[in-house]
Amino acid sequence: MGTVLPKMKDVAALAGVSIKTVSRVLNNEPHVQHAVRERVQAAVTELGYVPSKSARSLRGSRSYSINMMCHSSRSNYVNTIQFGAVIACQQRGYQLTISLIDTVEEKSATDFRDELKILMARSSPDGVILVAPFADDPVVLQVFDELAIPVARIGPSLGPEGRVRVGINEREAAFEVTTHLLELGHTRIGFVRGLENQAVTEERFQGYKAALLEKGLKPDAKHVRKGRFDFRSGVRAAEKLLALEPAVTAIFASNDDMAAGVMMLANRQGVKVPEDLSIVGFDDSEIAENMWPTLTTVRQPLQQLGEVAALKLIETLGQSVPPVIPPTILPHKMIVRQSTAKVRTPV
Amino acid sequence: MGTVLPKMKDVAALAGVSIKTVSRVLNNEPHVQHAVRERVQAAVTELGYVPSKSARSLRGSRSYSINMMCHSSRSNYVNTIQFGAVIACQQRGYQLTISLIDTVEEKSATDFRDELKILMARSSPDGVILVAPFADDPVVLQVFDELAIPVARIGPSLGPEGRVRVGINEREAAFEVTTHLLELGHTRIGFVRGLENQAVTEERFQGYKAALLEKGLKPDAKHVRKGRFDFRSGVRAAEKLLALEPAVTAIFASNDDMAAGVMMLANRQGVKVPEDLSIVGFDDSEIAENMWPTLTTVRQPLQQLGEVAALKLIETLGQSVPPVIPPTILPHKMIVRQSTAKVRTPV
DNA sequence: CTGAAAGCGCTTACAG
DNA sequence: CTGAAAGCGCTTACAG
Repeated sequence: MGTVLPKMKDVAALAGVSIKTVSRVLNNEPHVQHAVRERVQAAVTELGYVPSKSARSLRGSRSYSINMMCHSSRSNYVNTIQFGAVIACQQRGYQLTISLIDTVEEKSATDFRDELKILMARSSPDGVILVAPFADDPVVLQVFDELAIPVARIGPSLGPEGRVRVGINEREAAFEVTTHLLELGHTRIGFVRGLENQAVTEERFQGYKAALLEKGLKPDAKHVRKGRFDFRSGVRAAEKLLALEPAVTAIFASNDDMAAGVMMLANRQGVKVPEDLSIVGFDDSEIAENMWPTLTTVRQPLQQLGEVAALKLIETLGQSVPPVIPPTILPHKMIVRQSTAKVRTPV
Repeated sequence: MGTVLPKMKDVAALAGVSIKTVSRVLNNEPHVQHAVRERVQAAVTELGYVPSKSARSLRGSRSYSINMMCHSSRSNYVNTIQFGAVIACQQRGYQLTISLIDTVEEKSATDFRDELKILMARSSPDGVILVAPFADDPVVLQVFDELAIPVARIGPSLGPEGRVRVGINEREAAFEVTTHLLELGHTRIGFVRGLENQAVTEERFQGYKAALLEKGLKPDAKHVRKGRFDFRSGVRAAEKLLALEPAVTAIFASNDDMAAGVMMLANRQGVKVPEDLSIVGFDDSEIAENMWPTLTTVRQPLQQLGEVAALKLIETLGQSVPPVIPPTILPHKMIVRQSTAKVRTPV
């Protein structure tokens, strides 16, 4: 296996101390003379010593790895968060591992629990990052409680405290973007919901409703369609909303993928965007700029969400008693592009 | 930390054998009586025993983890391959870890080598999966040679043998899709190249050229534009190609993201697709169906590429002397959708 | 502030 | 075909 890697013993020999002292320096423990500490660090650098992960995790209790649970329906959303998580893990000397699992709904709850437990026993991560569709899942959360593995949840608006939680103010963001449409004179604003098992779906809807109500408009059930956060469901929702009499003049799709579907259908039916129809999305994923016209949307700091979740999670690992952590709310931002304009014929 | 996990000792006790025998059964080693083997397996199942990864990798030489090196410019291409790799790893009891690194070009070669080595020393994977832009990189390959870490390369058409290599026949695929355009009567076919540091860029171009030559057409340098495999460069290339006199009647963008850019520009300039302009892409990524009109393209079995790369890589790990492995060529498939049609005014 | 001993849970030689 | 002993490279108590 190439050259033999240096071990703690070698560092200790070079620095003229015991391996225990080397260990102390490496783990930033106190009770080491400043001069000794420096000598050890110099030896580490000189030898290019990197501690063995397996030895560390066998004897100690930590594995220095963070797992991110992913569902097979991968999206730009999850991938960007993962990207942020890798950055943070790498920076902190942790390793990000990926595991793949179906949702509870796709199999029996017992099978799901067993599968999840085996997966975690095998990888024994120090912590787990949970995103949709797992961040809200009570079965998932319960399993991690039983395994005593700390989790960081990204995005969910509901659920118990005492775990790391990172997200944006979904409701307010939806409120803002709806208000943007209202201020452009739109009154018949369609709304496309997301997956019903995710809390953000209701949160964003509440923001939409609140904005209408504040302007004295009554939310109309006909204007609200179900969706599944994917392109196709955006297309289908738009079909219905544009067929209404009178049709909507704006559509707020609760993510960008669905908004892209709405735009595609509008293009196909010859409905001009933004002249005849304004469209807004949510997430500011890559696709938002890669459609024509470009999409007005809400920027979620996805990469940062991943980073902060990983960092906060790693932070809590050191503490013996996990503190009750208030959720971290990161700033969102409305990005106005070409897909929204003043309503042509106010009613 | 919750309940105490069962150890090999416990399994041995329950099965009435020594731990060595349990180890033999777990590692599928020979020299165990059938009945004993079954007894051990039953005990494993009953206790829900999962071997400790850290103990295994400390004593043995394997870490049971595969690393996938990613660049910060993440794409659907890489994400889909990663998805396949996770599936295969999980199935084989391996763990997929992700690491993030810039390319050699973005820093000094020395820094790059050091960074890569530290990264690998920390995670000590049993093998590494390399995709663009690393699969072709000589510095990367050399580092892994020095570290004696086996690699599996996805996509590259060049480079030394003796490593796992998985891909499609890029040249032939490009040939087919160009021929499709030729058979529709197109003679002025634009081509958008990809990143110049990736071998596929030249491979696909060669396929394009060969198809033209076979029909007795001379490739025209004006019809070939540089690109960077992203949406924007597709837009820019299309601007040039459509401004030609006479303009091209078809454009072959060497991936789907660039084809999407081409289509966006055509839409914006009122150039009708496919009536006035046929467009083909490459990859059959998600976006190919999520544009309008839908995109004719070449399906790369991305998920399968990831799966096969991981499986082959894991396979070679058992062998003491890594055999010379012929590259695995997976079948591609041309997917004809709405973006291609007969040329309107043959010249 | 520093160190010698024990041991984490496995696998690797080595016996029988 | 099966097992008792040694040891992978660290960290955890425990001494001094």
